[in-house]
Amino acid sequence: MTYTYEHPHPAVTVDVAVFTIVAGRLAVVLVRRAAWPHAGKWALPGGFVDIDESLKRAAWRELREETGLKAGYLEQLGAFGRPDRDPRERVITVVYIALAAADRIELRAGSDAKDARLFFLDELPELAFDHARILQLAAERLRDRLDTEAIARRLMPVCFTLTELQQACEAVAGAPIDKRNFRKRLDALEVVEPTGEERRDGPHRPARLYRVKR
Amino acid sequence: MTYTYEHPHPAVTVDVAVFTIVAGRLAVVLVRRAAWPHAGKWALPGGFVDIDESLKRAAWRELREETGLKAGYLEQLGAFGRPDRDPRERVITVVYIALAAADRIELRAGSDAKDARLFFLDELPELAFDHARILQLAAERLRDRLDTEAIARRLMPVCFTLTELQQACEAVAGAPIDKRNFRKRLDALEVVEPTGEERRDGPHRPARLYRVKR
DNA sequence: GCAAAAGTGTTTGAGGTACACCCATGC
DNA sequence: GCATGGGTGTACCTCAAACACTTTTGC
Repeated sequence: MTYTYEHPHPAVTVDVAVFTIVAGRLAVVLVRRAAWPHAGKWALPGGFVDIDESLKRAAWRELREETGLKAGYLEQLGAFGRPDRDPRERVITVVYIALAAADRIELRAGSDAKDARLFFLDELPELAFDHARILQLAAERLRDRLDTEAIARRLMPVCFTLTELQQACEAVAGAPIDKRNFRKRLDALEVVEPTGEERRDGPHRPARLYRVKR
Repeated sequence: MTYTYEHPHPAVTVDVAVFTIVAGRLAVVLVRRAAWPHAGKWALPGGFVDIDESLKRAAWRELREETGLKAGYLEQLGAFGRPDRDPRERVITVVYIALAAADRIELRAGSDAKDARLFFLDELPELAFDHARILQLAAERLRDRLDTEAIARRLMPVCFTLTELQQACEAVAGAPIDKRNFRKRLDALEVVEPTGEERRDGPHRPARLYRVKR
């Protein structure tokens, strides 16, 4: 089956940058490419948009296929379409940013047996296509737009300590935050509440566990 | 000449929302459609992306064709691609926002003799496709991102009064601003300077003219 | 007892907000 | 002289930033 047009048409893909927090650091899901071009390099999960499928729906499909996520936060970063970004044909990609708690991500090897894993954002491998540039812009977007509440709601697991939340905020902002100021502001925000539980994980005072308020 | 692919490909267009300030109000350039679909309705200027042309270059081309603008501010708003947004075929559009002083915009009738004119953003006519939704998102983007300096640099003519600049800021923000607070903040910003000239235009004290600092 | 992370308040400065009157002109 | 928009200063309040010590545990 072939499809014919009077004018040349580009191919359109969606790519998804799935961010999460691992060990207090920002991490992103990448898949290893098996085929040309850029075989062996790592890339954002993505694929072609079906002809009768919305862009967002295509992004959800890719997200689910690679990470098992069926709900959560997904927003468009933008369209990238330099004519030379893919040697096969003209490909315009629409990039989405997804946010999820690390414990909800179930990485799946794709149908073509490619690897999928999390990388720290500051320890990225060599990336295929223009994905390094795209991830740089995505990280800037997170820094500009994600506030403490969004981080607590979208990137943290159900239960977390205030230190973990602070580390997540520091990872997103890329700068250290004063502990007392952070907790004072968090208190005023009224977005988290203590669960009553504690976590003991070392030779020091146990940390109270918190959850996001409904 | 025809072009054939193994999988169906969508068409890709760029549309440009050109904003300016007219009489202290936000205005946008629209063109009247001559042909089906939505013949007679008004739409954002735009057109198909050439197969070897970047998205931004296509946006510049459309901008120049409709308004004569060759320089200025142009940023991507995002991609819009619901499958049913165009009845002809699957069309994904990448929308750009342009900002310009009203006195630099030279509206041109397109090659197919369509009308082009400025509309106040709060007095829009019926719009083609999903352009009403797109303009709503574009206006939100302006409200969120444009600060006083950006308005002075990108939307105002070379010479302007402080009242005109304040009206522009109020138009973008959609809310009234206190005159003394506005001028105090503007003074601290150090982005405008008096030209030394004045403008007399009515039965009242003349207004000092300002320009943006280099 | 000591190493390690958890938890806890006050002070200061900057910036934003509210608010009312005189000035220069055209008619 | 009066109607019209141009131009000016102060008081208050909120929020962000700087800053150090005590608490509780495991070993």
